[in-house]
Amino acid sequence: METTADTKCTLMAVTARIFAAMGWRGTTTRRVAEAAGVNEVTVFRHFGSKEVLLKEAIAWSSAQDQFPRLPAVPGDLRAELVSWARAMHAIVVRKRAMIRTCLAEFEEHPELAHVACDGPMAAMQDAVRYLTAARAAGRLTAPGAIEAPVVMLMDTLFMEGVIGDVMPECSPIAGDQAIELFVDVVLRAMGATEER
Amino acid sequence: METTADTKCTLMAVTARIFAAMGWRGTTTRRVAEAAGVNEVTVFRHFGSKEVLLKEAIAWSSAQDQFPRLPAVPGDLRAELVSWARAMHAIVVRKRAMIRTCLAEFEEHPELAHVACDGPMAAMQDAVRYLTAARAAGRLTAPGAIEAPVVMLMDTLFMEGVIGDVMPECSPIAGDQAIELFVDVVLRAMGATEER
DNA sequence: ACGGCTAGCAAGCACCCACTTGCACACATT
DNA sequence: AATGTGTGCAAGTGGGTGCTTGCTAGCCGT
Repeated sequence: METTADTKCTLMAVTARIFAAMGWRGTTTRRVAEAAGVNEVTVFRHFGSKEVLLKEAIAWSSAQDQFPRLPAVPGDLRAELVSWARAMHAIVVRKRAMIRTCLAEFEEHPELAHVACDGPMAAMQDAVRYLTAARAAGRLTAPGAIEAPVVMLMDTLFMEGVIGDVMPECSPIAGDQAIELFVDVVLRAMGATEER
Repeated sequence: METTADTKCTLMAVTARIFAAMGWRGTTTRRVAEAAGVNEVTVFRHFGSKEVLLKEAIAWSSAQDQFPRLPAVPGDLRAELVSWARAMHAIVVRKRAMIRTCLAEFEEHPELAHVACDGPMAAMQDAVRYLTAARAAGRLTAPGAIEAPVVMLMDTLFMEGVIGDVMPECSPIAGDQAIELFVDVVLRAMGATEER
């Protein structure tokens, strides 16, 4: 017989996918079982209840993706930030349905907040650390909080990734070069000494 | 007997509120009827089906809020943009639950997209128009697309407004001055000639 | 060969869902 | 007085939902 890890893993993957598309209420144990090709009873034998199944599935899904890291010592600011932002944006795009659904479910299941928030938060602090180092090295001349432009970049990457498919006409900027433009805005706002 | 307009209006308001909090599946005709203090049958007599009820309620709700406009001729750039951004942010905050829910429901009900997208889009084009005029007047010196910083500002106002309550620790910037900081980032990136 | 583990299947329980039907009551207009 | 309109109430239909129970069958290590 197949190992139990396989079944449990399949169930979590299927559950995460259905949850992303249909939300908490739409993720019925019958649908999960059918999509996973197992009996509905098996779902309850593994997880005990729908609530446990969903929470484990969401946590498992958010543990899958790993966020990009910026170099310890800033090199080519623009190139490194663009690459970082591209990776960030790619993650958001890949998980847009999950992000949208989690945002909506926070209202009824606020305990989901921290699982989905830890990764992006760490990434943002990484960017703050990176840019602080760059400014300490005299390569960013603008004064003021370094958090503001970082928050703006993160929010933009999230928003554009999340709404990209559902209302593509909402962004007047063509997709591929948009991220470079956003990074340029940030760098110019922070007084980058190297002009592109 | 009370006029029919009253009942229908109450039903739409109640439905919009419940939908924002519980989503499409969570908005049951029983719950709506109970919250509105009417019989469930009355709901069907007014709207015919749950689908019609929800679509009319959402459209009615999104027709309620009116978005800010920037002056036809740019005056004090920073003051006008801050005031505009504050008003924008206030709308998003007031309707955060509805926005989150709509974002999630787009997956299953894509026809909701344009009702919730028209307002913000018009506001963004207004901002582009305003800043283009300011640049034509020689008050913004940076070259490049004017859309990028506007998109970033819009995305930031949306994101911060939408996630503000659910993960307040996510924004490292204190609430009230954050918007001014964001506007300053935009202005500096665009090469505003007036320093604050 | 045997016990434990994992799974399938069939059936059922109590509840919620959207939606319908039939009847009665109060009011407003005519 | 008659009519129409908006509403309430009681009941019911067919289906979905979370979850349980009892029973069977295959695979595993011992």
